[in-house]
Amino acid sequence: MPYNFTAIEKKWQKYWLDHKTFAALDPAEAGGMPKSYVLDMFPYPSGAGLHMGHMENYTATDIIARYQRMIGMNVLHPTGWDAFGLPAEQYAIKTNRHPRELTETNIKNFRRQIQMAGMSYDWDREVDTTDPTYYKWTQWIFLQLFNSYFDPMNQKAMPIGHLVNELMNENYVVGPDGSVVTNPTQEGMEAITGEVRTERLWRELSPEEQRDTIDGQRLAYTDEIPVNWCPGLGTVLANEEVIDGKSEVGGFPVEKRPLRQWMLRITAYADRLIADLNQLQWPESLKEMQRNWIGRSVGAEVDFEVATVAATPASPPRKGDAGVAATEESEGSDEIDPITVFTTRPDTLYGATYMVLAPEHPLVDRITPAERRETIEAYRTQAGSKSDRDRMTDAKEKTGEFIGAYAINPINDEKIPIYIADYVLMGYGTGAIMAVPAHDERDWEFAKKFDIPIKAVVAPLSSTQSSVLSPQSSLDRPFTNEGVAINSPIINGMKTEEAKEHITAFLAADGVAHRAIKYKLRDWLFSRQRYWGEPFPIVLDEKDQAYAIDESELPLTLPPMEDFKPTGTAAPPLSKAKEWMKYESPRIAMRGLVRETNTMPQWAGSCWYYLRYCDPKNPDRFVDPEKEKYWMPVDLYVGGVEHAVLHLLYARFWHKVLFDLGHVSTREPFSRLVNQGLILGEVEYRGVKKDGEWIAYGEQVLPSIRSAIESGMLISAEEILGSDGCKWQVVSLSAEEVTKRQDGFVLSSNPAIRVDARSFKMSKSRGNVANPDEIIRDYGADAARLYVMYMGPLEQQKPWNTRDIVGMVRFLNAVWRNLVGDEEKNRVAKIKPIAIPEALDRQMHRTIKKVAEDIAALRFNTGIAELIKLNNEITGMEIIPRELAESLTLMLAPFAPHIAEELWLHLGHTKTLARRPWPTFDPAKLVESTMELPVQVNGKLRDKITVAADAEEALILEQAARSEKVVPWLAGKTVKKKLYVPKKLVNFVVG
RNA sequence: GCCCGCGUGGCGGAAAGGCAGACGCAACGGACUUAAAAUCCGUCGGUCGAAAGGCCAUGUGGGUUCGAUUCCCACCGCGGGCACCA
Repeated sequence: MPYNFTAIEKKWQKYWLDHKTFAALDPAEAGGMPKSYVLDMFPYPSGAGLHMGHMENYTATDIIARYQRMIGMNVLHPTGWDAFGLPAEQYAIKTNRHPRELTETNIKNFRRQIQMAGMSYDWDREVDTTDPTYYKWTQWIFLQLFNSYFDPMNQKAMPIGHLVNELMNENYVVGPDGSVVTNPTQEGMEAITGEVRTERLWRELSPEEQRDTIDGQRLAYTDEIPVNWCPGLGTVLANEEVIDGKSEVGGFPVEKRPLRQWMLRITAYADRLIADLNQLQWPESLKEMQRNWIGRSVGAEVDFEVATVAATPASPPRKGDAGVAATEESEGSDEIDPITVFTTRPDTLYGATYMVLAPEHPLVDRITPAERRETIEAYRTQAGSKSDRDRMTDAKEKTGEFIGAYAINPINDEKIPIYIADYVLMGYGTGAIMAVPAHDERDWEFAKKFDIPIKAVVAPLSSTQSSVLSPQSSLDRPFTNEGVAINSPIINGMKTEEAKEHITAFLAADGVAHRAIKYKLRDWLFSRQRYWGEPFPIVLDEKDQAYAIDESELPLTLPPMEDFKPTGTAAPPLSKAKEWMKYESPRIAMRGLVRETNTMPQWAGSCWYYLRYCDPKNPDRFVDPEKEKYWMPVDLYVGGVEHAVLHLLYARFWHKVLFDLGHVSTREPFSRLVNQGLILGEVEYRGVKKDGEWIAYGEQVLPSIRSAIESGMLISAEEILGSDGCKWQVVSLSAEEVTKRQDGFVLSSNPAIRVDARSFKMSKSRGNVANPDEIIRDYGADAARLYVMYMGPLEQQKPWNTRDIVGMVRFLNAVWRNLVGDEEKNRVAKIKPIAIPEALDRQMHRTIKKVAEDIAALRFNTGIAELIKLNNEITGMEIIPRELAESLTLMLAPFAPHIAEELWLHLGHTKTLARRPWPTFDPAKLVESTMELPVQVNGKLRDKITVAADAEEALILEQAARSEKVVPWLAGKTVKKKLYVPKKLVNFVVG
């Protein structure tokens, strides 16, 4: 009689909720208990409900949390809802419902599913990012960002007031581009003689300039820049949300469009975001993804003068094609600023044979001579109209145009032609490069196409002596590695590293170069033209100048709107809420102020939710400092790898700002992070039939059919008339069919016949989605939990297989039978306080040790295997020793909590086992008095011997050599070496 | 193209450089049953052999080692990330 999981699971779920069994203790109540903060990436409550990935994620952390409570730790294990965002809003529009209502429905469903799976969350700490009492503090943190700046001296965020003080005290001055730098002379800039002063003092600025300077330094600022505009979604998107030129949500095309948007100055933290990765226990691959995304490159900026000589050939120079028509340089040539390029290889400067500007580069207009204007304009228009996607697909073929002007290489005064080409991006570096075709793949391709000279200036290390390349020597491909400088007078013979430094220093002395660090990371585009997000706590004047509203005015709630649809233009839906937009406050003595109508992106709420869990109901602060200090950092954070450069980067950034401002106590939020592996759909099999007969899947199959199978395209049941006149058919098989046919024609192990077996990502369209609701209904939450953990290592990708769950069901039933007995039999009589037989006792202690180790190391699959083994051992025993029954029950509890609670009750306990001590093992009981040793001859196993655990080596070797099966292998041979690895094995090396 | 991870039975997967295949699924044989389900006992990488036992096996080929699934090199295949970032 199997146990009734439906009733038992429901009963304990109610018990846990009613008794608040998993409530985390606040620091004041915790006494000496060690704390542990175990966190999941909280779900986005989509309409589809919980999926298997959630189950895997939450079960893993749940096991840890339950285990840690059982060993006496104070565990914070919360959940909540990341409920703002595009998908709900899109769905709301489609189904003509309100996102608020839809979100509430979805949350209810998620909560039900999570509780049904027996997760041990502290439900008193549930948070919802769309709840005004929550997003009040999201807005508050935004104000912190708005009211602070990144201080160049202290390299950290500081209140904006500090900046104003430093400027007023003239410790800082304002650069020509509006940047703030330290005052080069404390005594006053008048002291610098003979220099043209470009920096200005605070008091020299007009009130407007003062204001612009301050606003330009804020960590949250507005800027009108080309942004990712997605017409399909009616909003702009962050770089991180655009994949291959399409929106991550919905897959709509994205185009560049200049718009005034809110930006967060994440780039200020680029260095710290990279450096602090080292202190984190995160998967190496994920750290690498963040490093690549931030993309730090060290190099130099070098200034190239634009050639101002009158005689300038207007046509592109070609090899062996001397300057043609000389024309006058266009107007204003004497005032053209030098063009600054960024390079990571300043050591190749002598090899620069041309220069390239991005099509959007502001200097293009100034330096293009009249007769080239038309051509250049045409190219710019064409390049500008290309979507990012086209630009990517076109990357193979280089395009560009000669501008008609030349630059002077500062190292050798050579005149090099200037091109524009779209392979140089305005958004990175300076938007201009020096092109060294001999040592860069892209420049090489371009130079080949436009027939530009290629000059080698770096030689491979090994070949320096033998073959010094001459400028004319033809390479057959670019040499992009480091090596030794050649054909470069001032650095010849130097290794790349040294050459870089030397040449940069040399040019720096003349003020034409300096060391520079560039990042791929851009500032975070933080506003969206959508309704379902946090409103900005900002008001604007008629010039779009932004003012923060006061903390006391928070939360600024979303107006309830009937029509929240995107406007189809850059005007956000909130711009239709005319009444809501009106703003008046005695604090700001201005009229005509209106509210900012953009909203924050989905990521805002998830940037700090882990802090709110520490103190979820606090009405006065986003988190109480004492509680924050107690719980932070998160000790274990588990979630999918898809957030590698989104949530995980954004949250680290916010956290660092809050740290700088003294609001949190740790530099990093998540000290240990684990990515659970994707759960794929069930394996699909495909075989091939020819004229209705199964045939070998291999060389005999039509190539078109074979490639369709191998690329995973489903063409099952589709008949194809082959060129050979035969009917070909690809047939999908279930696992059962494949198994059945093992003795028949389609046999997976038969090398002549291959049945293609693959698994794919779960998707509705493929129909391979396993639904947690159904699995729990059919097999129980305990069995479902066990199965998702037993499938394989947590971090590994693995295919779902419903068939296998029955193994876990049988295991639980067996435990039940062993400890409770069959219905008809006397139930309690099975358990008696008798001594455990020695061998079984030893196994029990080993299991206790192993299971604890496995849980701590997140090796749940092998931990469960140990429990199954122990249970198998007691299967069939008439009487079960009480101690063993209790140990097994307690060890089972983190994995299968419902049945464990019920068994615990059955064993005569009246209270939950949630905080009952975990069984301890006795090290003395782990050792055996005798041990079995494998005996090898030349590394091959030949026999096993049993010896006393403390036997001497000599005795063991002697016994091994005498063992029955080993003797023949040693007979007539010389034993060259006798090896004894203590407690491991014996190996004889014979000749 | 570059970077990272992974290749072990029919399947999911175990193995601090030391007995390859723990544990589960499937399959097969048996017990119980009128029967089925459930349960219990047993077999279960390939190959040769009646058996004892031998030989071959952790993607492929080399290397280090007394000994390699594990470490090193090269190649092949799969999965993921990045992709004109100068």
